[in-house]
Amino acid sequence: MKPEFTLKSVEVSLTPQRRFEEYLQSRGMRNTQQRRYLLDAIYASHDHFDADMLIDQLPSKGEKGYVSRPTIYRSLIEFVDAGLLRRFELDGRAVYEHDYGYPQHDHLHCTRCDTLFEFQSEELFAIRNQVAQDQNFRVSGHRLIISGICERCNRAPRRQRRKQDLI
Amino acid sequence: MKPEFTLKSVEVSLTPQRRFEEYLQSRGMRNTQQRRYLLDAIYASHDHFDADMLIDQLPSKGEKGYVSRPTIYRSLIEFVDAGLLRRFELDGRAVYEHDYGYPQHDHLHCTRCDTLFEFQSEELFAIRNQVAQDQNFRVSGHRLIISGICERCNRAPRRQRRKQDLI
DNA sequence: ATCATTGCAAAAGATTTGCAAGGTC
DNA sequence: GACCTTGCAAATCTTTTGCAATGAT
Repeated sequence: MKPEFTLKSVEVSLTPQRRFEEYLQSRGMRNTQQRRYLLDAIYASHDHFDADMLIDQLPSKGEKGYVSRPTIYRSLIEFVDAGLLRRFELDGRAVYEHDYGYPQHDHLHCTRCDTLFEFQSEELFAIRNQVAQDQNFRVSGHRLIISGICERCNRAPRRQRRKQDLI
Repeated sequence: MKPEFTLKSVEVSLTPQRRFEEYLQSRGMRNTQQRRYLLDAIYASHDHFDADMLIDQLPSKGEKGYVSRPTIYRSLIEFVDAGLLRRFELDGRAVYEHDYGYPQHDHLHCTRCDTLFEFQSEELFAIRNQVAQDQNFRVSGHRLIISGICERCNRAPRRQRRKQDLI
């Protein structure tokens, strides 16, 4: 799924899979089938997703490629730690998106169709840094979510959530 | 508890309690003891709080002023709906703050002592509105949280979380 | 062979709900 | 008295954990 509009790209030297292998090696962790299945599923598209969407995307119990729920939760934590995914909270659940090789950005959240739209703003970073400096605060990151109704839902007031989000 | 630094104030014509009474009347809802106990507790300070902090602040079961957990959760939803409280998510739990008579603002979150610091920025609103306009997005609100380490924790690297947040 | 990892089952934490009893208008 | 609310208990939902079996190095 393509992003909703163009973002500046970022230089990347390794594939996410390769980078994760290095992360594993550096920590004495193991490159298991489950971790590979999960990375493949995650990088099969560019959508935002939560644990349940990832589970639905994977084969069912008994089939090849199945990964149990606890392992999925454990792996998501590892992927975030490895810098492959960013995590944030939306309506009380954890949502993930690609991080490695993907630029920092913020979101517009349509509360009607539940779609997340991305945007980048230099000015936002400038404000963030200025505010932090004023309070002698050492910034590690930020999260901005603008809520409202997207253009599509504005045009079609009674439309259901978008097909792509029902996966 | 005073805010961490000065915010522009907002004109208010009614006390929160009065405003909530009007809200109740307009909906055929009832002004119960529990709702009054909760509002009194909430307006006894100006801190950010979650459901558990509110429960801890109230009398225990059997004592006068006790309110059960389900009622607290139900009431918090009503207070948000009535415009008395704003709600947001932090580390997976719901956090509330005063809304009525209190200006819109955003937060710096110290991940060491877990304190929330408030700030206001006109420029942030301008950016928000511009981004939304560019995407034909109808804004209903936004939430920005800047994460990092606050000045106090920076000066005292090993300090525990602030006393005021242990309540 | 060692020791990290998995899947299962169960636990945990936060929040929500059905419902009978009680309180407010 | 009508009917909104409450408190209890139990359910839900998401995520986490203990542990024995399995798998990677």
